[in-house]
Amino acid sequence: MEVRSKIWLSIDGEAVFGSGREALFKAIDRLGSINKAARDINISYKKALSYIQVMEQRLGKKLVDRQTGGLNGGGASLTDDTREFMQKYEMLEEGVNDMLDRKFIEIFGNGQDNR
Amino acid sequence: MEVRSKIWLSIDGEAVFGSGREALFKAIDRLGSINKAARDINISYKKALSYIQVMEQRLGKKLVDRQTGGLNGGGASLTDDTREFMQKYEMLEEGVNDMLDRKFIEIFGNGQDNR
DNA sequence: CAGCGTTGTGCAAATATGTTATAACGGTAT
DNA sequence: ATACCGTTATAACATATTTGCACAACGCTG
Repeated sequence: MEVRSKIWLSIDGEAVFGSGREALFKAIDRLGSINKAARDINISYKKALSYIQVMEQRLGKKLVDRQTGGLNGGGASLTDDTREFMQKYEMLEEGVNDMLDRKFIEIFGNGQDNR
Repeated sequence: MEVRSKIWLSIDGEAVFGSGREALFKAIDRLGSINKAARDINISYKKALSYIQVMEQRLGKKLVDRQTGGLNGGGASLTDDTREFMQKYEMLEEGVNDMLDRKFIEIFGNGQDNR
């Protein structure tokens, strides 16, 4: 048995950023394309686009520059706002997992007798 | 914008306990019935039962004693294993939200300029 | 100016979730 | 005895949500 956790940011109770979106943004940054990024992290293109659109609307900021047509058919890249956002999110997440793992072993023990 | 979190326990990657199940168990303990408990926390009876069944199967333990027929038509009550489990889970959860709130303000500031 | 791979959208299919109906059960009051 | 009651549990059905596929528009490239 293991402990797992998820941290996300929301506005008016609606999620705008979490580990799923972070993975998407990282993949976009690496691959330069929403399409390739979505395939890389095993979500549909539609879902990826929806993530971006909802978040941009809720934050009122452009997060992913998209270009249709052109070199390589187009592509996508992150704005500076997005990179800053991701950095802050990582700071927030940092330490929480380690703390939880320590607490888990402290409370449940690290044996396999809990299943 | 606010930070939110969720902690859960899983076995082989499949969730077996989290805040949803905890709320259900507390309601069962209070109301003595899966049916009433499910209505109380606004989930379907089917989902409530599924929570219990999956968790019992994965843990290999009886978590909720169920009686069909009899006084008041039957009912449900928690086993000692379940109470112990809930107690440990609460210990695990304790402090995490406060720590996150502090970190959030520290990183994002408490102003309203992040939306 | 045709070709390429992308963004973005519409529609059908599939999957997940929620709702309702119903049977079996066993104390209780009649 | 026996009808009644509210529960557990399952099945059948209905509704939401997600996914898959097709396709148009785009703009650089050869």
